[in-house]
Amino acid sequence: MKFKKTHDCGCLRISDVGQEVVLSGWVNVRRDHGGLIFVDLRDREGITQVVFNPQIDDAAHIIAHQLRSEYVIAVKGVVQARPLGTVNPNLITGQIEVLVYEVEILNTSKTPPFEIEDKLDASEDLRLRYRYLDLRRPKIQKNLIFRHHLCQKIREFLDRHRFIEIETPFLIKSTPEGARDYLVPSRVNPGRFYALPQSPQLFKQILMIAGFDRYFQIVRCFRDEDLRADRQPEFTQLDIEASFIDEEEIFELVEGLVVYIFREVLKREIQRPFFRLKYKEAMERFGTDKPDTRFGLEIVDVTEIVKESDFQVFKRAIEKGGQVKGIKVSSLEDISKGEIDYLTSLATLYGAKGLAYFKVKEGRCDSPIAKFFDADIQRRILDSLKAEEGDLLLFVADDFRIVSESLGNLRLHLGKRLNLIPDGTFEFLWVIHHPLVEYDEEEERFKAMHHPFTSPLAEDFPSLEKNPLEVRARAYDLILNGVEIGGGSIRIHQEEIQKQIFGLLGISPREAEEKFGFLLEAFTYGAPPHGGIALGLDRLLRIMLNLDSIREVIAFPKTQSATCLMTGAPFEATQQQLKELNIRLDLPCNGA
RNA sequence: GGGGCGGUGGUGUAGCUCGGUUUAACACAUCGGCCUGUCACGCCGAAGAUCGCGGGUUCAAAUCCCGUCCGCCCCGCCA
Repeated sequence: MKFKKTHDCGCLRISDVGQEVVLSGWVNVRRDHGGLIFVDLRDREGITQVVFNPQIDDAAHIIAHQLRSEYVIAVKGVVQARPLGTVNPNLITGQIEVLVYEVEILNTSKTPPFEIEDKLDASEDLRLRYRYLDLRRPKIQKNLIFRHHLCQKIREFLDRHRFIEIETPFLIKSTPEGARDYLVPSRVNPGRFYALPQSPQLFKQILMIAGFDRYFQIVRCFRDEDLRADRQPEFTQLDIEASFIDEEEIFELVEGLVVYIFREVLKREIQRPFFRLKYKEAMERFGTDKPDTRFGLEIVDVTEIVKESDFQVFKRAIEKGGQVKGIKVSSLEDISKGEIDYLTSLATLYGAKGLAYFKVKEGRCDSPIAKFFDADIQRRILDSLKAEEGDLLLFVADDFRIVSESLGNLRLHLGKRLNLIPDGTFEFLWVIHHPLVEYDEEEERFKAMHHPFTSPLAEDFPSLEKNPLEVRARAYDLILNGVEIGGGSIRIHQEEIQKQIFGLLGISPREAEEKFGFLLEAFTYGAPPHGGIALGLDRLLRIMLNLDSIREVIAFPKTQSATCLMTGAPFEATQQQLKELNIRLDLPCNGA
């Protein structure tokens, strides 16, 4: 390099006119006028127009002829105000330009497979294959820089609240329950494996026992499950745990953190305190444990009303212990048959056997099935849903889970379809008091809904033996705009209760000893009461930046089939590697 | 494991439903020429695609059928 850069490409202003500067960056675009040549020079801070004039320096002008997109260059020149009428209001540096008298080509570039600009014109697989080029796009750079600022502010806030960041190991012991683990073979211990952590759960509890009474970590977690737009096999959590703390203090802390980061990084004020909704109420009103409360369309129970109707579908569902619920959609009476069919297919996707509908016309229910409901029942249905002329009513009859899930998802679909969801708003919500356990039909046993270390609610403790499904947990999820961005609980810190829960979950004392013996033992050495929470950083960022996928806030994300298109991971291990690890492959082969 | 959408010059798309007037079209990018105030530069010209891959139907396949691979969205899964 003949000269060192003195400024970034986004910082020069009209007040810098007259200065000699050196800029380095990538050629965004070259505009050759035969005489004058303009180059938009780009670095991560912005774009500055540099001008080559043959009358100023012929040699530089000749070199400028060779410049192509994405060449890396350094230019030395003088900042000048742009001539009248040539100011570009679309650039922050648009009032000035750099008149170049010396240029050095630091590197050439092949023509990139797609243009480096914010307007997306490349498919996602191409972007991932050439991620280093994709990452040059200002929009993606902005996302990652935003992510950096967010982490800075999180650390600042938690440090100020006396939290200590401690790293926990990645090569750990597999724990039962939860997601599928990624395994790493141990070379020095033939036949044995490490698991990559799904979260630092056990270690952060151990740190509480160790006396680090306020811990946090911005940490990678790994889960070997199928991917979604908001699920990657490796993702980042803000993991927090504290001792001598209860739910109220966790809410206080996390709400304070959220208000702080939104104010500092996004310049947005978030209202406190956040709404709180009990799990049961969330399920009943919104059909989900992570309701989007930015719009209405709440679910209404009409079981008691319609059980007296002549509609066999409803009656049978109720007789089998199920229920009938509905939602009201305003002014949709002119909905097409095709769209009703689509809504029905959506409901069946979540297990519903069908979708009943009424259109409200002249104070009555208009529907192929209306004849099964006498005038009094129709009136009571309309009353309970507060239905008015022109409304569309949709009903599902089935067990609680199917009714909730299908109507909950129908509600979400209609909210989007009818533009009921306000843009650019952030609605936080605590969902609390989840059931401690749920019943797993397949395995014929209770499973922890959160994780096996979650404390039951003290007042529900007596039901633990007789009626475990009724026991609520001291758990809480943080929901933002209908997305679960965090969850946690107050933990069990007494060995006896922990053993009792393991018993409930069908984990034998022997198995518990084998899997979590170290934790149970640690509990016997003075474990303080403690609890915590983990926030999904990628999801939080995705929503803060109003993006469709967490892949846009992760520098090197994986595809849906968990591969990296840039590096080709995962790879086929060599025979040598497998031999060292004492691993022999037994792959299913096609027809051989 | 299952359902849906997509794959056509370097890139993004049209063509596919009804097989043949298609010599596969358009835009951007690329290359060459001209151009001293452009910034979506402009003008003139050029090059560039056996239509993801394999098989089948047919006189004839980008187009129809079967299989397969890749990407995306979803169900299951994700304490």
